[in-house]
Amino acid sequence: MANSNRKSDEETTFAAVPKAVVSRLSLYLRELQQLLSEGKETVRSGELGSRLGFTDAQVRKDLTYFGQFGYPGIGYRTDELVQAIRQILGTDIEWRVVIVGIGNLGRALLGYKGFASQGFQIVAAVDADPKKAGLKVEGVEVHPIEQLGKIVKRCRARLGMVAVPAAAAQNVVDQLVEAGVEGIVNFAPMTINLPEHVSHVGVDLASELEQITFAVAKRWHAQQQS
Amino acid sequence: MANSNRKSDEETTFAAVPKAVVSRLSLYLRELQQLLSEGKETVRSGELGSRLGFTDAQVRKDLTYFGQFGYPGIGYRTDELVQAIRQILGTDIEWRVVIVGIGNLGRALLGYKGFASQGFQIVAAVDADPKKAGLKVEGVEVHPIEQLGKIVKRCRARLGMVAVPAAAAQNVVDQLVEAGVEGIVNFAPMTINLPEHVSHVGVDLASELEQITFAVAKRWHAQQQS
DNA sequence: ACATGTGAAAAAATTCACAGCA
DNA sequence: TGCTGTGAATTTTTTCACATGT
Repeated sequence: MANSNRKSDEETTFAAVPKAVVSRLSLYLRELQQLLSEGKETVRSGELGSRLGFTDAQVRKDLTYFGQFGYPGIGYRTDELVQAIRQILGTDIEWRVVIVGIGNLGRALLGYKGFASQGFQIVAAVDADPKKAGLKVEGVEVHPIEQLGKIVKRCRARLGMVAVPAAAAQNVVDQLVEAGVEGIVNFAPMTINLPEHVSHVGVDLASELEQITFAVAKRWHAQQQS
Repeated sequence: MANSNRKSDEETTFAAVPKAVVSRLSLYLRELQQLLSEGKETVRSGELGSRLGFTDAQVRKDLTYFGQFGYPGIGYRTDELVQAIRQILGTDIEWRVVIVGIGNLGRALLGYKGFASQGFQIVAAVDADPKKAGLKVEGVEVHPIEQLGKIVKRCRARLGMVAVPAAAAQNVVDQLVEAGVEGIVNFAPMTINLPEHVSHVGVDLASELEQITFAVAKRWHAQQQS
Protein backbone atom coordinates (compact mmCIF):
# COMPACT_ATOMS: atom_id res chain seq x y z
CA MET A 1 0.00 0.00 0.00
CA ALA A 2 1.01 3.60 -0.58
CA ASN A 3 2.01 6.30 1.86
CA SER A 4 -1.29 7.31 3.42
CA ASN A 5 -4.56 6.69 1.59
CA ARG A 6 -5.14 3.29 0.13
CA LYS A 7 -7.08 3.16 -3.11
CA SER A 8 -7.79 6.87 -2.99
CA ASP A 9 -8.81 6.98 -6.63
CA GLU A 10 -12.41 5.96 -6.27
CA GLU A 11 -14.56 5.34 -9.29
CA THR A 12 -17.31 4.09 -7.04
CA THR A 13 -20.72 4.62 -8.60
CA PHE A 14 -22.02 5.87 -5.22
CA ALA A 15 -25.52 5.72 -6.60
CA ALA A 16 -25.88 1.97 -6.07
CA VAL A 17 -25.13 2.13 -2.35
CA PRO A 18 -28.08 0.93 -0.24
CA LYS A 19 -29.35 3.38 2.34
CA ALA A 20 -28.86 0.84 5.10
CA VAL A 21 -25.17 0.73 4.30
CA VAL A 22 -24.87 4.43 5.01
CA SER A 23 -26.53 4.21 8.38
CA ARG A 24 -24.25 1.34 9.32
CA LEU A 25 -21.28 3.42 8.21
CA SER A 26 -22.23 5.96 10.86
CA LEU A 27 -22.28 3.23 13.46
CA TYR A 28 -18.94 1.88 12.31
CA LEU A 29 -17.48 5.35 12.61
CA ARG A 30 -18.79 5.82 16.12
CA GLU A 31 -17.50 2.42 17.19
CA LEU A 32 -14.11 2.99 15.57
CA GLN A 33 -13.73 6.28 17.41
CA GLN A 34 -14.52 4.42 20.61
CA LEU A 35 -11.97 1.75 19.68
CA LEU A 36 -9.42 4.45 18.95
CA SER A 37 -9.98 6.00 22.37
CA GLU A 38 -9.43 2.55 23.87
CA GLY A 39 -6.04 2.52 22.16
CA LYS A 40 -6.76 -0.24 19.64
CA GLU A 41 -4.59 0.35 16.58
CA THR A 42 -6.23 -2.28 14.41
CA VAL A 43 -9.58 -4.00 14.33
CA ARG A 44 -10.91 -7.03 12.47
CA SER A 45 -14.24 -7.02 10.62
CA GLY A 46 -15.57 -9.62 13.02
CA GLU A 47 -14.73 -7.55 16.08
CA LEU A 48 -16.23 -4.38 14.70
CA GLY A 49 -19.31 -6.23 13.53
CA SER A 50 -20.00 -8.18 16.69
CA ARG A 51 -19.87 -5.05 18.81
CA LEU A 52 -22.72 -3.71 16.73
CA GLY A 53 -24.62 -6.90 16.09
CA PHE A 54 -23.54 -7.37 12.48
CA THR A 55 -21.61 -10.15 10.80
CA ASP A 56 -18.02 -9.86 9.64
CA ALA A 57 -19.09 -10.30 6.02
CA GLN A 58 -21.55 -7.44 6.35
CA VAL A 59 -18.85 -5.10 7.56
CA ARG A 60 -16.46 -6.04 4.76
CA LYS A 61 -19.12 -5.86 2.07
CA ASP A 62 -20.28 -2.44 3.27
CA LEU A 63 -16.76 -1.05 3.17
CA THR A 64 -15.90 -2.44 -0.25
CA TYR A 65 -18.65 -0.34 -1.78
CA PHE A 66 -16.18 2.48 -1.36
CA GLY A 67 -12.74 0.96 -1.76
CA GLN A 68 -10.22 -1.33 -0.16
CA PHE A 69 -9.30 -0.29 3.32
CA GLY A 70 -8.13 -3.47 5.03
CA TYR A 71 -4.95 -5.46 5.35
CA PRO A 72 -5.32 -9.23 4.76
CA GLY A 73 -4.18 -11.14 7.82
CA ILE A 74 -4.35 -8.02 9.98
CA GLY A 75 -7.67 -6.24 9.78
CA TYR A 76 -8.19 -2.49 9.47
CA ARG A 77 -6.03 0.26 10.90
CA THR A 78 -8.43 2.06 13.19
CA ASP A 79 -7.25 5.58 12.49
CA GLU A 80 -7.14 5.05 8.74
CA LEU A 81 -10.64 3.64 8.67
CA VAL A 82 -12.00 6.50 10.77
CA GLN A 83 -10.52 8.93 8.30
CA ALA A 84 -11.81 6.95 5.33
CA ILE A 85 -15.37 6.78 6.63
CA ARG A 86 -15.41 10.46 7.50
CA GLN A 87 -14.39 11.15 3.94
CA ILE A 88 -17.10 8.86 2.58
CA LEU A 89 -19.77 10.47 4.75
CA GLY A 90 -18.45 13.90 3.86
CA THR A 91 -17.71 14.87 7.45
CA ASP A 92 -14.00 15.33 6.90
CA ILE A 93 -15.01 18.94 6.33
CA GLU A 94 -17.07 21.19 8.64
CA TRP A 95 -20.77 21.61 7.94
CA ARG A 96 -22.52 24.76 9.04
CA VAL A 97 -26.00 24.14 10.42
CA VAL A 98 -28.91 26.44 11.23
CA ILE A 99 -31.56 25.46 13.78
CA VAL A 100 -35.12 26.64 13.40
CA GLY A 101 -37.36 26.52 16.46
CA ILE A 102 -35.85 27.28 19.85
CA GLY A 103 -38.31 25.44 22.04
CA ASN A 104 -37.23 22.65 24.35
CA LEU A 105 -35.99 20.47 21.54
CA GLY A 106 -34.24 23.24 19.63
CA ARG A 107 -32.43 24.27 22.79
CA ALA A 108 -31.36 20.68 23.37
CA LEU A 109 -29.99 20.51 19.83
CA LEU A 110 -28.14 23.80 20.33
CA GLY A 111 -26.50 22.42 23.44
CA TYR A 112 -25.77 18.97 22.09
CA LYS A 113 -22.06 18.24 22.41
CA GLY A 114 -22.06 15.37 19.94
CA PHE A 115 -22.34 17.58 16.87
CA ALA A 116 -19.08 19.50 17.04
CA SER A 117 -16.96 16.39 17.40
CA GLN A 118 -18.51 14.94 14.26
CA GLY A 119 -17.95 17.97 12.07
CA PHE A 120 -21.14 19.93 12.57
CA GLN A 121 -21.08 23.53 13.64
CA ILE A 122 -24.27 25.29 14.62
CA VAL A 123 -23.94 28.79 13.25
CA ALA A 124 -27.36 30.28 13.80
CA ALA A 125 -30.73 29.84 15.46
CA VAL A 126 -34.10 31.16 14.39
CA ASP A 127 -37.44 31.34 16.17
CA ALA A 128 -40.89 32.67 15.36
CA ASP A 129 -41.37 34.17 18.82
CA PRO A 130 -40.19 37.80 18.64
CA LYS A 131 -39.45 37.72 22.37
CA LYS A 132 -36.66 35.23 21.68
CA ALA A 133 -34.97 37.38 19.04
CA GLY A 134 -31.67 38.75 20.29
CA LEU A 135 -31.30 36.13 22.97
CA LYS A 136 -28.11 34.11 23.09
CA VAL A 137 -28.63 30.40 23.70
CA GLU A 138 -25.55 28.24 24.15
CA GLY A 139 -23.51 31.02 22.66
CA VAL A 140 -25.60 31.22 19.51
CA GLU A 141 -27.73 34.24 18.76
CA VAL A 142 -31.43 33.75 18.07
CA HIS A 143 -32.86 35.62 15.11
CA PRO A 144 -36.47 36.37 14.14
CA ILE A 145 -37.99 34.00 11.61
CA GLU A 146 -38.37 36.80 9.05
CA GLN A 147 -34.64 36.87 8.66
CA LEU A 148 -34.24 33.14 8.08
CA GLY A 149 -33.20 33.47 4.44
CA LYS A 150 -30.80 36.29 5.10
CA ILE A 151 -29.20 34.47 8.03
CA VAL A 152 -28.75 31.19 6.15
CA LYS A 153 -26.96 33.03 3.39
CA ARG A 154 -24.87 35.25 5.60
CA CYS A 155 -23.74 32.30 7.74
CA ARG A 156 -23.36 30.07 4.70
CA ALA A 157 -25.30 27.32 6.46
CA ARG A 158 -25.66 24.25 4.26
CA LEU A 159 -27.93 22.22 6.54
CA GLY A 160 -31.03 22.99 8.57
CA MET A 161 -32.58 21.33 11.57
CA VAL A 162 -36.28 21.93 12.00
CA ALA A 163 -37.65 21.76 15.54
CA VAL A 164 -40.89 23.70 15.21
CA PRO A 165 -44.51 22.54 15.75
CA ALA A 166 -45.88 20.29 13.02
CA ALA A 167 -48.20 22.98 11.72
CA ALA A 168 -45.29 25.32 11.03
CA ALA A 169 -42.87 22.77 9.59
CA GLN A 170 -43.73 22.94 5.88
CA ASN A 171 -43.50 26.69 5.81
CA VAL A 172 -40.12 26.66 7.53
CA VAL A 173 -38.87 23.97 5.20
CA ASP A 174 -39.94 25.98 2.16
CA GLN A 175 -38.01 28.96 3.43
CA LEU A 176 -34.92 26.87 4.10
CA VAL A 177 -35.07 25.44 0.59
CA GLU A 178 -35.57 28.90 -0.86
CA ALA A 179 -32.52 30.06 1.08
CA GLY A 180 -30.48 27.30 -0.51
CA VAL A 181 -29.82 24.71 2.17
CA GLU A 182 -28.77 21.34 0.82
CA GLY A 183 -30.22 19.12 3.50
CA ILE A 184 -32.78 19.12 6.31
CA VAL A 185 -33.37 17.12 9.45
CA ASN A 186 -37.02 17.40 10.39
CA PHE A 187 -38.00 16.79 14.00
CA ALA A 188 -41.60 17.86 13.49
CA PRO A 189 -43.97 14.88 13.42
CA MET A 190 -45.18 15.73 9.95
CA THR A 191 -44.47 14.71 6.39
CA ILE A 192 -42.74 17.48 4.50
CA ASN A 193 -42.49 18.11 0.78
CA LEU A 194 -39.18 18.99 -0.75
CA PRO A 195 -37.66 19.36 -4.18
CA GLU A 196 -35.52 16.45 -5.38
CA HIS A 197 -32.26 18.27 -4.89
CA VAL A 198 -32.62 18.75 -1.14
CA SER A 199 -31.92 15.74 1.09
CA HIS A 200 -33.82 15.12 4.24
CA VAL A 201 -34.23 12.81 7.18
CA GLY A 202 -37.21 12.78 9.48
CA VAL A 203 -36.81 12.01 13.16
CA ASP A 204 -40.11 11.25 14.83
CA LEU A 205 -39.72 10.64 18.54
CA ALA A 206 -43.09 8.95 19.01
CA SER A 207 -42.35 6.71 16.06
CA GLU A 208 -39.16 5.51 17.72
CA LEU A 209 -41.17 4.42 20.73
CA GLU A 210 -43.69 2.71 18.46
CA GLN A 211 -40.93 0.55 16.99
CA ILE A 212 -40.38 -0.72 20.48
CA THR A 213 -43.99 -1.25 21.48
CA PHE A 214 -44.40 -3.29 18.32
CA ALA A 215 -41.40 -5.42 19.20
CA VAL A 216 -42.77 -5.97 22.68
CA ALA A 217 -46.19 -6.87 21.28
CA LYS A 218 -44.48 -9.25 18.87
CA ARG A 219 -42.70 -11.02 21.69
CA TRP A 220 -45.98 -11.28 23.52
CA HIS A 221 -47.63 -12.88 20.49
CA ALA A 222 -44.78 -15.35 20.14
CA GLN A 223 -45.14 -16.28 23.79
CA GLN A 224 -48.89 -16.84 23.49
CA GLN A 225 -48.33 -19.23 20.63
CA SER A 226 -46.11 -21.62 22.61
CA MET B 1 -68.24 -6.70 6.97
CA ALA B 2 -69.01 -7.01 10.65
CA ASN B 3 -69.93 -4.37 13.17
CA SER B 4 -66.57 -2.83 14.07
CA ASN B 5 -63.35 -4.77 13.50
CA ARG B 6 -62.84 -6.49 10.21
CA LYS B 7 -60.83 -9.70 10.33
CA SER B 8 -60.14 -9.32 14.01
CA ASP B 9 -59.10 -12.95 14.38
CA GLU B 10 -55.49 -12.64 13.37
CA GLU B 11 -53.32 -15.67 12.96
CA THR B 12 -50.53 -13.49 11.64
CA THR B 13 -47.12 -14.97 12.35
CA PHE B 14 -45.85 -11.49 13.33
CA ALA B 15 -42.34 -12.85 13.33
CA ALA B 16 -41.94 -12.63 9.55
CA VAL B 17 -42.73 -8.92 9.37
CA PRO B 18 -39.79 -6.89 8.02
CA LYS B 19 -38.55 -4.10 10.26
CA ALA B 20 -39.03 -1.57 7.49
CA VAL B 21 -42.73 -2.39 7.42
CA VAL B 22 -43.06 -1.38 11.07
CA SER B 23 -41.42 1.98 10.58
CA ARG B 24 -43.68 2.65 7.61
CA LEU B 25 -46.65 1.70 9.76
CA SER B 26 -45.75 4.55 12.10
CA LEU B 27 -45.72 6.92 9.15
CA TYR B 28 -49.04 5.62 7.87
CA LEU B 29 -50.52 6.19 11.29
CA ARG B 30 -49.26 9.76 11.48
CA GLU B 31 -50.54 10.52 8.01
CA LEU B 32 -53.91 8.92 8.68
CA GLN B 33 -54.34 11.01 11.80
CA GLN B 34 -53.58 14.05 9.69
CA LEU B 35 -56.09 12.89 7.08
CA LEU B 36 -58.65 12.35 9.82
CA SER B 37 -58.16 15.89 11.09
CA GLU B 38 -58.71 17.09 7.53
CA GLY B 39 -62.05 15.34 7.63
CA LYS B 40 -61.29 12.62 5.08
CA GLU B 41 -63.42 9.59 5.88
CA THR B 42 -61.74 7.22 3.46
CA VAL B 43 -58.39 7.04 1.78
CA ARG B 44 -57.01 4.95 -1.09
CA SER B 45 -53.66 3.15 -0.88
CA GLY B 46 -52.33 5.33 -3.68
CA GLU B 47 -53.22 8.55 -1.87
CA LEU B 48 -51.73 7.46 1.42
CA GLY B 49 -48.62 6.18 -0.29
CA SER B 50 -47.93 9.18 -2.49
CA ARG B 51 -48.12 11.55 0.45
CA LEU B 52 -45.26 9.62 1.99
CA GLY B 53 -43.33 8.74 -1.12
CA PHE B 54 -44.37 5.09 -1.32
CA THR B 55 -46.28 3.17 -3.96
CA ASP B 56 -49.86 1.99 -3.60
CA ALA B 57 -48.73 -1.64 -3.74
CA GLN B 58 -46.30 -1.05 -0.90
CA VAL B 59 -49.03 0.32 1.32
CA ARG B 60 -51.38 -2.57 0.59
CA LYS B 61 -48.71 -5.22 1.02
CA ASP B 62 -47.59 -3.72 4.33
CA LEU B 63 -51.10 -3.74 5.70
CA THR B 64 -51.91 -7.27 4.60
CA TYR B 65 -49.16 -8.61 6.83
CA PHE B 66 -51.67 -7.98 9.59
CA GLY B 67 -55.09 -8.56 8.08
CA GLN B 68 -57.60 -7.16 5.64
CA PHE B 69 -58.57 -3.60 6.37
CA GLY B 70 -59.75 -2.21 3.06
CA TYR B 71 -62.92 -2.10 1.03
CA PRO B 72 -62.49 -3.02 -2.65
CA GLY B 73 -63.66 -0.17 -4.84
CA ILE B 74 -63.55 2.27 -1.91
CA GLY B 75 -60.22 2.27 -0.08
CA TYR B 76 -59.75 2.31 3.67
CA ARG B 77 -61.94 3.94 6.29
CA THR B 78 -59.57 6.40 7.90
CA ASP B 79 -60.76 5.98 11.46
CA GLU B 80 -60.84 2.21 11.23
CA LEU B 81 -57.31 2.06 9.86
CA VAL B 82 -56.00 4.40 12.54
CA GLN B 83 -57.47 2.11 15.16
CA ALA B 84 -56.13 -1.00 13.44
CA ILE B 85 -52.59 0.33 13.19
CA ARG B 86 -52.59 1.49 16.79
CA GLN B 87 -53.58 -2.01 17.76
CA ILE B 88 -50.83 -3.52 15.61
CA LEU B 89 -48.21 -1.19 17.06
CA GLY B 90 -49.54 -1.83 20.53
CA THR B 91 -50.33 1.82 21.19
CA ASP B 92 -54.04 1.28 21.65
CA ILE B 93 -53.08 1.00 25.30
CA GLU B 94 -51.08 3.50 27.39
CA TRP B 95 -47.37 2.88 27.89
CA ARG B 96 -45.66 4.26 30.97
CA VAL B 97 -42.20 5.62 30.29
CA VAL B 98 -39.33 6.65 32.53
CA ILE B 99 -36.69 9.15 31.40
CA VAL B 100 -33.14 8.90 32.65
CA GLY B 101 -30.93 11.97 32.31
CA ILE B 102 -32.48 15.39 32.77
CA GLY B 103 -30.02 17.45 30.78
CA ASN B 104 -31.09 19.52 27.81
CA LEU B 105 -32.28 16.54 25.84
CA GLY B 106 -34.03 14.84 28.74
CA ARG B 107 -35.90 18.05 29.50
CA ALA B 108 -36.93 18.32 25.85
CA LEU B 109 -38.27 14.77 25.95
CA LEU B 110 -40.15 15.50 29.17
CA GLY B 111 -41.80 18.47 27.53
CA TYR B 112 -42.48 16.85 24.19
CA LYS B 113 -46.19 17.06 23.39
CA GLY B 114 -46.12 14.37 20.75
CA PHE B 115 -45.84 11.49 23.19
CA ALA B 116 -49.12 11.78 25.05
CA SER B 117 -51.21 11.86 21.89
CA GLN B 118 -49.62 8.63 20.73
CA GLY B 119 -50.18 6.69 23.90
CA PHE B 120 -47.02 7.37 25.86
CA GLN B 121 -47.13 8.72 29.36
CA ILE B 122 -43.98 9.87 31.07
CA VAL B 123 -44.35 8.80 34.65
CA ALA B 124 -40.94 9.50 36.15
CA ALA B 125 -37.59 11.16 35.63
CA VAL B 126 -34.23 10.23 37.06
CA ASP B 127 -30.91 12.06 37.13
CA ALA B 128 -27.47 11.39 38.56
CA ASP B 129 -27.04 14.96 39.79
CA PRO B 130 -28.28 15.06 43.42
CA LYS B 131 -29.04 18.76 43.03
CA LYS B 132 -31.79 17.85 40.57
CA ALA B 133 -33.48 15.39 42.90
CA GLY B 134 -36.82 16.69 44.13
CA LEU B 135 -37.19 19.16 41.27
CA LYS B 136 -40.34 19.07 39.24
CA VAL B 137 -39.80 19.39 35.49
CA GLU B 138 -42.84 19.63 33.25
CA GLY B 139 -44.91 18.33 36.13
CA VAL B 140 -42.78 15.23 36.59
CA GLU B 141 -40.68 14.77 39.70
CA VAL B 142 -36.98 14.08 39.30
CA HIS B 143 -35.54 11.29 41.42
CA PRO B 144 -31.94 10.43 42.29
CA ILE B 145 -30.36 7.73 40.16
CA GLU B 146 -29.97 5.42 43.15
CA GLN B 147 -33.71 4.99 43.20
CA LEU B 148 -34.06 4.10 39.54
CA GLY B 149 -35.03 0.50 40.12
CA LYS B 150 -37.48 1.34 42.86
CA ILE B 151 -39.10 4.10 40.80
CA VAL B 152 -39.48 1.97 37.69
CA LYS B 153 -41.25 -0.67 39.72
CA ARG B 154 -43.41 1.71 41.74
CA CYS B 155 -44.53 3.58 38.60
CA ARG B 156 -44.84 0.36 36.63
CA ALA B 157 -42.89 1.91 33.76
CA ARG B 158 -42.45 -0.51 30.88
CA LEU B 159 -40.19 1.62 28.70
CA GLY B 160 -37.12 3.73 29.33
CA MET B 161 -35.59 6.62 27.45
CA VAL B 162 -31.90 7.14 28.06
CA ALA B 163 -30.56 10.68 27.63
CA VAL B 164 -27.35 10.54 29.64
CA PRO B 165 -23.75 11.03 28.50
CA ALA B 166 -22.30 8.15 26.47
CA ALA B 167 -20.00 7.09 29.28
CA ALA B 168 -22.93 6.55 31.64
CA ALA B 169 -25.31 4.88 29.19
CA GLN B 170 -24.40 1.22 29.64
CA ASN B 171 -24.68 1.46 33.40
CA VAL B 172 -28.09 3.12 33.19
CA VAL B 173 -29.28 0.57 30.68
CA ASP B 174 -28.18 -2.28 32.94
CA GLN B 175 -30.19 -0.80 35.79
CA LEU B 176 -33.25 -0.35 33.60
CA VAL B 177 -33.04 -3.95 32.48
CA GLU B 178 -32.56 -5.11 36.05
CA ALA B 179 -35.66 -3.13 36.99
CA GLY B 180 -37.63 -4.97 34.35
CA VAL B 181 -38.28 -2.50 31.54
CA GLU B 182 -39.28 -4.13 28.28
CA GLY B 183 -37.84 -1.62 25.87
CA ILE B 184 -35.31 1.20 25.69
CA VAL B 185 -34.73 4.18 23.44
CA ASN B 186 -31.10 5.18 23.69
CA PHE B 187 -30.15 8.75 22.81
CA ALA B 188 -26.56 8.38 23.97
CA PRO B 189 -24.16 8.09 21.03
CA MET B 190 -22.92 4.72 22.17
CA THR B 191 -23.57 1.09 21.43
CA ILE B 192 -25.32 -0.59 24.32
CA ASN B 193 -25.53 -4.25 25.25
CA LEU B 194 -28.84 -5.74 26.20
CA PRO B 195 -30.33 -9.16 26.82
CA GLU B 196 -32.41 -10.62 23.99
CA HIS B 197 -35.70 -10.03 25.73
CA VAL B 198 -35.39 -6.24 25.90
CA SER B 199 -36.06 -4.28 22.72
CA HIS B 200 -34.18 -1.16 21.87
CA VAL B 201 -33.79 1.58 19.34
CA GLY B 202 -30.83 3.90 19.17
CA VAL B 203 -31.26 7.51 18.10
CA ASP B 204 -27.96 9.16 17.25
CA LEU B 205 -28.41 12.80 16.34
CA ALA B 206 -25.02 13.18 14.65
CA SER B 207 -25.69 10.06 12.64
CA GLU B 208 -28.89 11.57 11.29
CA LEU B 209 -26.91 14.51 9.99
CA GLU B 210 -24.35 12.15 8.48
CA GLN B 211 -27.05 10.49 6.42
CA ILE B 212 -27.62 13.86 4.86
CA THR B 213 -24.02 14.84 4.29
CA PHE B 214 -23.57 11.54 2.51
CA ALA B 215 -26.55 12.21 0.28
CA VAL B 216 -25.20 15.65 -0.52
CA ALA B 217 -21.76 14.22 -1.26
CA LYS B 218 -23.42 11.60 -3.48
CA ARG B 219 -25.20 14.25 -5.47
CA TRP B 220 -21.94 16.09 -5.86
CA HIS B 221 -20.27 12.96 -7.18
CA ALA B 222 -23.08 12.37 -9.65
CA GLN B 223 -22.78 15.93 -10.88
CA GLN B 224 -19.04 15.62 -11.38
CA GLN B 225 -19.55 12.58 -13.54
CA SER B 226 -21.74 14.35 -16.09
C1' DA C 1 -65.92 0.71 -12.68
C1' DC C 2 -62.63 0.85 -9.29
C1' DA C 3 -59.58 -0.37 -5.59
C1' DT C 4 -58.19 -4.10 -2.61
C1' DG C 5 -55.57 -8.48 -1.72
C1' DT C 6 -52.20 -11.50 -3.34
C1' DG C 7 -49.48 -15.02 -5.81
C1' DA C 8 -45.67 -14.62 -9.02
C1' DA C 9 -41.73 -12.10 -10.89
C1' DA C 10 -38.12 -8.98 -10.21
C1' DA C 11 -34.89 -6.50 -7.66
C1' DA C 12 -32.15 -5.72 -3.75
C1' DA C 13 -29.62 -6.95 0.23
C1' DT C 14 -27.33 -10.31 2.92
C1' DT C 15 -24.71 -14.38 3.70
C1' DC C 16 -21.68 -17.86 2.11
C1' DA C 17 -17.37 -19.69 1.02
C1' DC C 18 -13.14 -19.43 -0.86
C1' DA C 19 -9.19 -17.31 -3.68
C1' DG C 20 -5.54 -14.36 -2.72
C1' DC C 21 -2.42 -11.91 -0.02
C1' DA C 22 0.48 -10.49 4.28
C1' DT D 1 -2.06 -19.02 9.61
C1' DG D 2 -5.48 -15.46 9.51
C1' DC D 3 -8.07 -12.04 7.55
C1' DT D 4 -9.61 -9.28 3.60
C1' DG D 5 -12.17 -8.82 -0.81
C1' DT D 6 -15.52 -10.67 -3.67
C1' DG D 7 -18.20 -13.49 -7.04
C1' DA D 8 -22.01 -16.73 -6.38
C1' DA D 9 -25.92 -18.48 -3.78
C1' DT D 10 -29.46 -17.37 -0.81
C1' DT D 11 -32.76 -14.77 1.45
C1' DT D 12 -35.50 -10.79 1.86
C1' DT D 13 -38.10 -7.04 0.12
C1' DT D 14 -40.39 -4.68 -3.43
C1' DT D 15 -42.96 -4.38 -7.59
C1' DC D 16 -46.03 -6.20 -10.89
C1' DA D 17 -50.38 -7.56 -12.67
C1' DC D 18 -54.60 -9.52 -12.21
C1' DA D 19 -58.38 -12.21 -9.90
C1' DT D 20 -61.74 -10.94 -6.60
C1' DG D 21 -65.12 -8.30 -4.15
C1' DT D 22 -68.37 -4.16 -3.79
